[in-house]
Amino acid sequence: MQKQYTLSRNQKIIFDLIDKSRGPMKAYSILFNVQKKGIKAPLQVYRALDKLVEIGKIHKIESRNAFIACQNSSCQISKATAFSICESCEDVSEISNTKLSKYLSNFADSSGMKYSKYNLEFFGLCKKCKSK
Amino acid sequence: MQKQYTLSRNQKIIFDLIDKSRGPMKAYSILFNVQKKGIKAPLQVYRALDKLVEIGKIHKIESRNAFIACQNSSCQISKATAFSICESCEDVSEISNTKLSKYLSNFADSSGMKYSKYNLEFFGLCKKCKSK
DNA sequence: CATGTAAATGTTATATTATTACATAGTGTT
DNA sequence: AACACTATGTAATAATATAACATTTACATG
Ligand SMILES: [Zn+2]
Ligand SMILES: [Zn+2]
Ligand SMILES: [Zn+2]
Ligand SMILES: [Zn+2]
Repeated sequence: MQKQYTLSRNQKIIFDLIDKSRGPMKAYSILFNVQKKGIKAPLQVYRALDKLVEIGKIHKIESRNAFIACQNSSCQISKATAFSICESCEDVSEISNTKLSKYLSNFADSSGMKYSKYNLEFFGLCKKCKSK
Repeated sequence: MQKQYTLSRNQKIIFDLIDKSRGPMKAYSILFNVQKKGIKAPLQVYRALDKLVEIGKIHKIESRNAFIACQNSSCQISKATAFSICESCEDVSEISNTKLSKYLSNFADSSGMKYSKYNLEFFGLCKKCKSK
């Protein structure tokens, strides 16, 4: 479960936009979409994005430089994220799989490194694109 | 095992630089370092990087926009990559763990999506930084 | 060896993504 | 009120990546 947190004005505007969007959104596309609400500069967008990522309301899809609303309240504050990405239509969804997240959260190798966080991105073709 | 491939001049210059480097390198740092060898424009670097990634000689660390030489000949042509990243010293190493790669390569969820590729990045503190 | 073709290179300009620096304003606590 | 903390506004700039176009090289095949 996510800790409750009151979003500020800009954070709310930007979260609502991402949350309503059908796919991941890029920062400058977000900027374009919120200019009518008074958010005029990239930094205003990036600051809100940083905070939203920090509190786990959104995630960054690193391979796409894009942001998506968290679809999975159990991914503890952005510390354990997994996504499936269609390389054809660029559809992205968050994977919610207890076995996978347990496996990765408990993963340890010989390096002696303690992992506190991971991000996994799977690529392939979604059902739709596969059947084309 | 990687298929043999003859690197072109620019590809070789850039691969050698990355391979000798102690950590991941960023594109413009690469550019700066190879200017004395006649590679003058970003595009020349990015083209070589694209090809090197494609043939599996290097990998991109997506969360860092940086490139590292493959340390693991068995990661089939960049289709299955895993890294550990120290959030303090930014040290990166490629994880070579058969169980992990099998687990992920065979991963399937209910979405009906067939995954042909994945990239996993673990974050934490390395041994050195942990003991500071 | 001539010809075709795919891959690589060179060059300029430009697009996209992200941060620095500094000033101001709101929010909640003591 | 005084303080600390978070958020906002604004301008400038840094860092990352691609588009477009001309030319050259590598190399297979007739
Ligand atoms: Zn999530
Ligand atoms: Zn698709
Ligand atoms: Zn590798
Ligand atoms: Zn470290």
